[in-house]
Amino acid sequence: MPTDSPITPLSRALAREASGIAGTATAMVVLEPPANAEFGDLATNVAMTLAGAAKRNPREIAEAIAGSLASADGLAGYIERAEVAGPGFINLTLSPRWFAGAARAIAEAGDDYGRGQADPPERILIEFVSANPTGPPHVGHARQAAYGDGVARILGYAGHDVTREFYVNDWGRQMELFGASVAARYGQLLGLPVEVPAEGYQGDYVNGIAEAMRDEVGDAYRDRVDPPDAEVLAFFAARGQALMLSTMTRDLERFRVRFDAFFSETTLHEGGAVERGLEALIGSGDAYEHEGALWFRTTAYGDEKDRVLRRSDGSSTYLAADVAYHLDKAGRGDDRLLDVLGADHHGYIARLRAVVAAGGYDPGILEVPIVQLVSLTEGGEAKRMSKRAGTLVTMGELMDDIGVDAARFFLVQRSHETAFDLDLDVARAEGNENPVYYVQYAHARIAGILAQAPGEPGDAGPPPDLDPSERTLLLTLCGWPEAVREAEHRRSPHRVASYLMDLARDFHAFYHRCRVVGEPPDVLAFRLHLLRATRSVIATGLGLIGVEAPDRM
RNA sequence: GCGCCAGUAGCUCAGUCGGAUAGAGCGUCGGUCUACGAAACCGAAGGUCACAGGUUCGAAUCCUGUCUGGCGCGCCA
Repeated sequence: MPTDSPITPLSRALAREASGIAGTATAMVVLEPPANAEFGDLATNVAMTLAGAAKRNPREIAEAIAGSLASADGLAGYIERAEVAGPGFINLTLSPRWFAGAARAIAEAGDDYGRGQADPPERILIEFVSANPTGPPHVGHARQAAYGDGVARILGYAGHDVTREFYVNDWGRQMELFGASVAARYGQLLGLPVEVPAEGYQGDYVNGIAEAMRDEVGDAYRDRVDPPDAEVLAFFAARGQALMLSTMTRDLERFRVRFDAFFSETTLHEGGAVERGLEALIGSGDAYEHEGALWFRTTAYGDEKDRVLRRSDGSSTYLAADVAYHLDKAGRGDDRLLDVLGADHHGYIARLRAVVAAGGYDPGILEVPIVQLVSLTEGGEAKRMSKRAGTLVTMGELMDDIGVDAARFFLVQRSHETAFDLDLDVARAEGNENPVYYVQYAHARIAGILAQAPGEPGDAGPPPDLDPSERTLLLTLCGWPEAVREAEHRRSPHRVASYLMDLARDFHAFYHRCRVVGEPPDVLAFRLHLLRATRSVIATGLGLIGVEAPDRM
């Protein structure tokens, strides 16, 4: 099954031919559409890259190569014109015969076009979102979810074996505070004069949790929440976080994100893994006592300063659990560990690397993509978000507001390395100003045409000539495998979104210039293949970023 | 002060393993529906790619320095 770009065979043939002529081997040949379509369909800088080694004038080499291409092995019949331009570029115009074959190949490959390019395929564990189950996921989590899941889908499509994991921070002081907050709200529901602790969770959603718990246990704890004893706090914390976690997973599933595993921090503490991790660090000399505390010598692995693992009061830090967690993960045998973190955690990277290295694993297996912050604008003004003021926009509210398709597309449209403002007015619009619909509309339009077109393209020969918009559209389709490869290598789903915008634009332009139904058999056959190929790539691409590809809108 | 990310059109951002005249969406202005979906298309206006040096046939892209913004720098998580 041909899953690579139809340009690749041309590129190989060109490299062979050029190397022969220049008398020196070439490693890389760039063969791609030129910036200006007037130059032709494809352009190559091969003569310029060979000029140095061959010690010859680039233009002279280019002329020689250009002159031989029409009869070259693997190129004959495909090259209509080859011209030398500028400092030594060779501009190629391809024949309708090549275009017809390429369109057909892509259409027939369908969903497999661009798939399975991983080299080599790896077993990859990707951890993302990983929030405290003490509040509903917000817009920042949504961005991390859209990013992490997009990366996971792309890696899987490329041929990697991917596992999605969510680390649940269900242990420690914040859980105690959460339990106390829920207990207080529960007491209030029963009419008791209990106050939520000052440092506790004040958000309205805590009431929802408390109501659910009252429905479960009635007034059984009426006499024990003011003040609450340790057992009561533990109960409210445990039940509260379970309810909160189910809310999160429900939101995430609605967002089309499913995890293969949820890993509880508490199990690390209760199962002794945290203690064993610290012992291991002490044993290997990576941890030491100082001023009553236990320190991790992360500076030995490039960190700015050493970090505390166990406080002088005997309690362990968050890092201690993360040591255990990452030793666990590294020990599972994956080729690669991806930790997707928010920008406010980037200072953690060196520590995590230190854990992996101290555990005796190659620290290179750990990758930590950082997702920058997202803010919202509405009516031209920044929407101030604050947890305290309760103005924080939740993931659920975002989905209610702009829909899942728009949310996923917008949140993944920009590089994860860039902080950006999501304009709610644009994202909310159901009309032509919304980029999501721009791509989806192209898909629906094609579905509409194909529904009216004859079932099979038939076996007609290539069309006599091509419209510029047909050339552009097909050449853009040829770029899909490369777009996937870039997205995979750079862990950048936004490249898929950008590509789809380009493809949709080229399709819409084609649509306005070329008819399909009712054309002569050769033209009809080519255009049907072009439509099928375009629809397939759009559907596949949208799928990789978790957006639906509707046949009607 | 140190570290990470960024600075590209009025706004939000692509493009950054060096390539020809730097792009898209939104916004503005002007055109296009009696043939497959106008949620679309075509055209126009809009740029010292933060600044200054350097590397070379060629720099938004690579190097050095400066300025500006976000985030971080805890025996918090």
